[in-house]
This record gives sequence, structure tokens and C-alpha cells, in this order.
Amino acid sequence: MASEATGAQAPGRVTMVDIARATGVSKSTVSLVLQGSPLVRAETREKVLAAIERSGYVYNRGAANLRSARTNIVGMVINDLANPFFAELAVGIERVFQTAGYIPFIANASENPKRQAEVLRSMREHDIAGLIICPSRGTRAADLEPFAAAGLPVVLAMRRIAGLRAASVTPDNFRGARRAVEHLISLGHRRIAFVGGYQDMIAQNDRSGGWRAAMEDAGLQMPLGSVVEGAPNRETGERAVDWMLDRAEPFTAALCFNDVVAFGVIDGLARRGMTAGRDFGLVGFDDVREARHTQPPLTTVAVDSAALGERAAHAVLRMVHGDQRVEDHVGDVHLVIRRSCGAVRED
Amino acid sequence: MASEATGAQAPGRVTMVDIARATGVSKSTVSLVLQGSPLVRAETREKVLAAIERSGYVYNRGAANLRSARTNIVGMVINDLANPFFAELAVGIERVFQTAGYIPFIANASENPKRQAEVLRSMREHDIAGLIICPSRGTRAADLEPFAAAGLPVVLAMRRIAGLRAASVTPDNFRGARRAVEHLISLGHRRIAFVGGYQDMIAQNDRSGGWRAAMEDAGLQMPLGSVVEGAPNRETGERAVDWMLDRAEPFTAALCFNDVVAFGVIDGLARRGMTAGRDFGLVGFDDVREARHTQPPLTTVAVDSAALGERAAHAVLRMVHGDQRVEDHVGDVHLVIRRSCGAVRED
DNA sequence: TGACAAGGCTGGAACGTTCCAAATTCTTCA
DNA sequence: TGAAGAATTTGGAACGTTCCAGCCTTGTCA
Repeated sequence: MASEATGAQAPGRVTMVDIARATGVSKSTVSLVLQGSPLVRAETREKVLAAIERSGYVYNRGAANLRSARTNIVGMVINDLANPFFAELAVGIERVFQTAGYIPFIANASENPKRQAEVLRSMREHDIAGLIICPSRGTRAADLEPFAAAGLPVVLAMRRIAGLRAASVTPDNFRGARRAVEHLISLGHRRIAFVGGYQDMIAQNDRSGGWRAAMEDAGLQMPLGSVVEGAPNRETGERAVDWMLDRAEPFTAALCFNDVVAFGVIDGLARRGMTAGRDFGLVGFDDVREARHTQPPLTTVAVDSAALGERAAHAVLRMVHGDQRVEDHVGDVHLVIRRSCGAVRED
Repeated sequence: MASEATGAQAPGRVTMVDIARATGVSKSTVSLVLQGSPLVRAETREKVLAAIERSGYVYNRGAANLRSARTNIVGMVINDLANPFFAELAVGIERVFQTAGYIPFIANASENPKRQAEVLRSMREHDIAGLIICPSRGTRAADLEPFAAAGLPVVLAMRRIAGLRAASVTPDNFRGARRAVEHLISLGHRRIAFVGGYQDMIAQNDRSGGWRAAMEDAGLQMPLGSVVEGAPNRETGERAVDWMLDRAEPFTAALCFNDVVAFGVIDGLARRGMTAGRDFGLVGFDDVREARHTQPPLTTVAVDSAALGERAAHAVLRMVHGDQRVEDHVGDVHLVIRRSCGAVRED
């Protein structure tokens, strides 16, 4: 027990009052010292600090928050933390918050709106100072209204929500997709599919929109079935292969909703004895770490998710500090040409 | 503004007292209702609940914690969240805590003991109810003493710390490694290296210990240089290839500290025109998701990190609820035989 | 020398809950 | 019908901070 030498210590925890008593000063002064106020004499400060050190006192942020109505807790809800793409995002967010002296709650929504609602409620009860959310599929604007109404800074990361006026940080899905498809076209591809994701995901709309724009600009057909919907996972990609190839006029290339789907396409092609880059033009999206290590290495649209995470965190901090502007950041994106698209250049 | 119809609402937030006033009952009763106490009459409960619903009241957990000296916040410090292996761990932990009504702080220590110390302090100030930590390399027992001394439940996940009496949840590194090496030996390998990790990591000791035991049992030599140290990343694996092959009596197989290192070995072999499974026996550790998708698919020791995470969370919850026992859980582990080791069986 | 200002410090009232002991109301039964 | 007992409800004192208005000291200057 690291109890104070002066007098018997009550069983409870060491508090500012104890420090005050031990050092012959008022609790207000102790408080000022801990807040680093310039109002207190250097000599007094030292004395207090020494007593704190000696006693094993630990500041009670809960009590402070209660009184000052301002916490240093922030919320972070990620829909799929096991996905490296989102994990990177989380890491970027956490890094910025930590250096700014904030500490994040984390919640892994797992695409489950009900769980998401629960954690949002819990975070609200804890009076978080701000929120970064990568909303689960099916999140309605109303789900986040309470936060906005309470004037709480909210930043949507990666995924926006229709009808919600909130700051957002997203990659430039449209432009990235368009660029990727233009590249495939330049390699001679004419029948290009878009694989993965669902129509009700805004990111899918943006990416397939870029695909569509490039196709239209080149005057190319997009026959029925050019967009293959499905969960953004490996299976979808693998299944899509047969769909794309077993037809009168097979597709010769595809832009995938994300890298994971593209990995599935690689598997599916391999099953038929085919190789991306040689027999089929394939481009992914995100540039997750494994993309450079597939066989062949995947051409993909690189998204710097850690940087986007940092950006999102900075946006929250700005809003916490009173900035009223609602930032809509669209992050740069660039095509990384490896082997799967059939081009010969290396990155 | 969702303010109460009855009387003018002060600018501040809606509180229990407001609910009490609006419904003609005391704040104590409101509190009881919110705690789901059976002491209050059903009729009263309804009335209170209705008023809460109507007013947009949100429970202030900070205030509650202050008074009851018991939070539902828990700490989770992970050293490398961007690593899917640890991300899975985090997901498992989060899942259990969420269903139990706890909410985790997250901190990504990034193997930086200083940052780790900072977040631990911050978590302590927030009076967390328990802590799961996957300690950064170089964490000393003293760093976690304050928690233990305060009687705060601490569970070490994946990595133990020498000299600290705390609960832990780890995979069976020793047995897994031994089993893997036995398998390589059964395939005819005699010169088997251990690649990756550092001597000051307990996990590395355990795994290399298993390797050593199997080698000794089979009466095999472990010449100097059989253990290749290095950060547990791809580069280490890649670099190790030359070291293992460019010598009078080259190694014919290796057990890697983890899958990521093994991926590097695959790359390194490819650079020399060699293939794991055909020209070299290779086994990884962890069985991360990509392991089954490498070329060739990686034989590895499977660790169910999500399950370990759940286990760790359950351990914390038990301790929070007063269980004094210090659990040391060693999780089952099994060898998944794919192609990289050279055996022909499929999993 | 007295008034005033500045610099340090302080006591008490919040903040929104929970806890406790006691008060009140309702039931039951002799 | 009255009293005992059970079922509900309640006021006020915590919890550990911050905030505020004001109190001492000193020092300065007219």
C-alpha cells in the first residue's frame, strides 16, 4: 500500500483532497497544478507534484468530466476490423487521437445495424467528444441524427450515408475506378465487367459509376449482367468467373469492387487453368498489403487508408475545437500497375 | 430540441431529476427504474420509461461511475493492430465485451513501450474495470505492477511477461512447433532451421523450444546458425533464404516464427527459382487467412486467435466479478498440412 | 501612508448519479 | 378494525473533480 506518511489513510482511493491535506494547500490549488495553470507559484507546484508522486495518486478523469462536461473520449466504430483495409484505417485514427491526448472506444459493428445501434448508444452514454464511424450496411441517416442534433462531431469514414449532413472522408472511388477501366481499355479490352458489392452501398455506386463513365466515354457496351453483385469477399470473385466466361461473348477483363474480390477471381481463374494478366485482365481496388504478393501481383487502385484515418481524426479534432465547417474530404487514389491487368510495366 | 413539454427546460442536458419532476416521482425511483430494479411497481416503471422516451434523456454513465466506483469500460492494448492475427484477437475480445455490456478502449502500442505507458496511464485515469494487453516487446513487469497492485484484472494475451503474476491466454507454442518439426522430419528432412523472431520474445522461445525438442528427440544436429533471428516480417523470411541455402550443407526445411515470415521465405525461394514444397520444406505459424492462398498454400500451425481473444475477455469478466483465480490458458493448436512442406495430403 | 492592483490561493457550490436509512403506502390476517 | 409486515418510494449525503467569486498578501505609486 502506497499510503501517505501523514496521518491514517482512509481505505478509499487517494484523492486531490488527500494531496491538498498532505501538502498544506487547498484542493483548488491541487486542481490548478494538475491542469498546468500558470496561476500557481512554481514553488507550490513543485510541492504538490512531489506529494502526488509520493502518494501514487491517480487522476480521476470521470469526476473531472462530470464537472467540466467535456471528455477526452472519442468513439470509433468500424464495421469489419478483421479486414486489413479497415484495420489500417483504425490504426491511422488511433495514432492521431493518441498524440492529441484523446482515447478511443472501439466497436466492431460487423455489418450488424442492431449491434451498431447498441454501441452508439453506449458511446453516447459515455459522453464521447466525437465519433468516427464507418457505418454498417443499412445504416439510416436517422441512426446518427441524435449525435448531429446534440452538436457532436461525426465523421463518416470510407462510406457515406444518403441524406445525412455530416463530415466525411472517403477515397476518390469514382475517379479511381474510371482510371482503372481506362487502363484496361488502353490494353485493348472491350468487354469489361464490374464485380462485387451491392447496389445499396454508396461506395459500390461510386466505383461502378467510374467504371460506367469510362465505358461510356469509350463508346463500349455494357450488356445486362456486366455488373456482378455480391458480398465483397473472395467467394463472390471466385463465383463470378464462371458467370463472366461461360457465355457467348465472354468478358475479357473485370474491375473488382475491392482487392479481396479480385483475389477470388484469381482463384476462380486458376481453377479453370487460367491466369490473370495472361488470359484475363483484372484490376482490384484498395491495394491491401497482400495485393503485391498474389500470383500474379495484382494491379489495383491504391487507397491509403491509414492516411484517410488520420484525416478523419484530424477532422473530428477540429470540430471538437469548435470549427463549424463540415469537411467532405475525398482522398487521392492512384492506379498501381502490376501484372494482373496484362500490362508489362512494373510499379 | 426535444425538450420536455412540462415547464421551461434549462439549457443544460436532460437529467434524472428532470425525468423525476416530469413524472411526479423521486430521482431515486428513476434511478431504480434505469437499473432495472424489481423494487419498483410495474406501473411506475412504465410511466418513467415513457417520460424518458419522450424527453430524449440519455443516461450519464460517467456520473454513475463516479458514485458507484465501478465502470463498464475495459482496456485493450494491442501492439500491432494492422497485423490480421492481432486484429482477429481484437475482434474476439470486442465481441465478448460488447455482449457483456462492456465497452473497450483500444490502443495500438506499435511496439513502443513509451506510448504503451502513456495509454496505460490514461486508461487508469479512466478507471477501467479490466485490461487485456498484448504487451509490446520490452515491457517490464514493473510497467503493469500498478494495475496488479490496484487489484485490477489484467490478462496477457499472446505474449507473457517474465516475472509478472497475471492471467494469460496464449497458444500452445511449444507443442505446435514440436508437432510441425516432427512432421518435417517424418517427410525425411534432417537439416531444419528456425526462422524469425528475437530471443527476448517469450513466444519465440516457446516456439523455438518446440523446434529444439523435436530435433533433439530425433537425434538431429542443430548447427550454429540454425536459428535465424529477425523482426517477424516478410523481409526477415526473404533474407533468411540465402543464409539457409548458401552454405556447405544447406538446410532443406524451416519452421518459421510465423506465417508472415514464411511468406517472405516463399518470396525468397521464388527469387532463386525455387518452390516451397518441391525444393524446400516450409512450415509457418498462426494460420492467418492468406496462408491458404499462397503459392503453394502454406502448411502451418493453426492458432485460433479470435477464440483466444474471446477466452481472454471471458477471463477478465470472471475476474471483474470477483473470481480470484489467475487463469493461465494455453490454447489448442493444430498442424494444417497444405503444400509448402512437401507432403501430399490436403487439409 | 493609504488606495489600488496584481498575484496567489481558497471555500463552497456545482456536475448527475447511486446508496442508504427511513418514511410512506398497501396487504393481510387475527 | 388494527397492527404487523411487505412492498414501494424517498430525501439527502456521498463520489472526486472544476468553476467561480472573493479573500489574503505584497508591492507600487500618488
